[in-house]
Amino acid sequence: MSEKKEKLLRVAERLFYQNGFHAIGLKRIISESDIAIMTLYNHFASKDDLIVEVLKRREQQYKKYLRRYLSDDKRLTLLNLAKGHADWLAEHQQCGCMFLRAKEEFGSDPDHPVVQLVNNHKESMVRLIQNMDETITDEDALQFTLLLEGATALSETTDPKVVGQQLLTMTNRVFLDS
Amino acid sequence: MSEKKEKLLRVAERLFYQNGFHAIGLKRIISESDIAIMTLYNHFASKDDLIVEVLKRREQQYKKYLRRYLSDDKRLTLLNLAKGHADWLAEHQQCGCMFLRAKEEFGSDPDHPVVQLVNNHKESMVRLIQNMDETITDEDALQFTLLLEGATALSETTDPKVVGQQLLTMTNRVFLDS
DNA sequence: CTTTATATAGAACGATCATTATACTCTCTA
DNA sequence: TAGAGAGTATAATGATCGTTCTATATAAAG
Repeated sequence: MSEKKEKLLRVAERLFYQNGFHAIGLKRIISESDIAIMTLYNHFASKDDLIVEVLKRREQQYKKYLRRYLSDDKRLTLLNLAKGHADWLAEHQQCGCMFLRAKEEFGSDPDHPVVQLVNNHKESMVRLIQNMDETITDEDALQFTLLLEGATALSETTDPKVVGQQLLTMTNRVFLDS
Repeated sequence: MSEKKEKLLRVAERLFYQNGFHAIGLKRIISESDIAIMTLYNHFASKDDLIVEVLKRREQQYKKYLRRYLSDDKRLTLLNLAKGHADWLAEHQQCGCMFLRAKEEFGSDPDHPVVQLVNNHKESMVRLIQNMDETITDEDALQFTLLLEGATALSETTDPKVVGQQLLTMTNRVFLDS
């Protein structure tokens, strides 16, 4: 991976996340990257392609981040996953779920690569939760996903550390209480 | 309120919600409204002003919708509020929370009227929950808000009726169990 | 009958958008 | 030393953006 390409992906991720995909033009991205426009088009076929690669990259980072929190006990696993998500929210900015935002901005076209990528990512997250433990029901996975999404959204208007604490409390209450 | 102005607000709300605020141009709005561009500018000072009025309108509609579900018992109240939110999700499209989306698209400028409107709306929702009953703690309100936001977000990738059912289940589990 | 308000169509504004073409400068390598 | 590969700068493309101007039409109210 070229050094320039990686810098483009890094800058684009930040700008897209903080401002939205339609709101940010390529000019702003290359300007803040100190990289020529032709270099961008040498690495990416189009703006849409850049967006897709930014999202692929973010998906990898998020899942890699979560994997560090997993253990093999169901209770600890769900709780650790919640802890991982809470820490992720606190570490990164608080502008919501980048994947849902991408789907929202391109959702009018269900065939758009961005939308398909987001759908696949969200499905894979539910599978990840289900596959952690055979005692986790479909209902469990759905409810836990609701908690994660809720924490992400709430972090847009409330201190992520506080939200993260509530996420852990609720995970305990919903899944681990007698 | 002029008939034309109302139609503009209705069409703009739908288009903005389904596509995003930056993705939709005024041309598309006036085209689908069958209303001249100068008529739009006769009723709204700018695109931003139109967006603000669309959000004000939606806030009124949402709160009016919720108010029909409220009762005076704490248990029933929180549960009814959840029921109201679930029905709202099922009735309207599934493109997330329009207010958070607006904040996300204009969030780079904290002084932007859209951002302030959204912040005020979200604060007012927490207050609405707290003021329903003096036994509702700040923590309760935060956790319940997390459930509402989670249900809204999850409805972007999962059938809102199923999500609404889970929202009710979790509201019971978190707030009403022994 | 005249005024006033409201809506219309259509062109024009300057700015910005994503994308492409052209031409130049490096640096490594064969 | 010749050539390839990668990056740069700049301009141009055609489209669309929000906004404004002009001029006209309609209809109610004085």
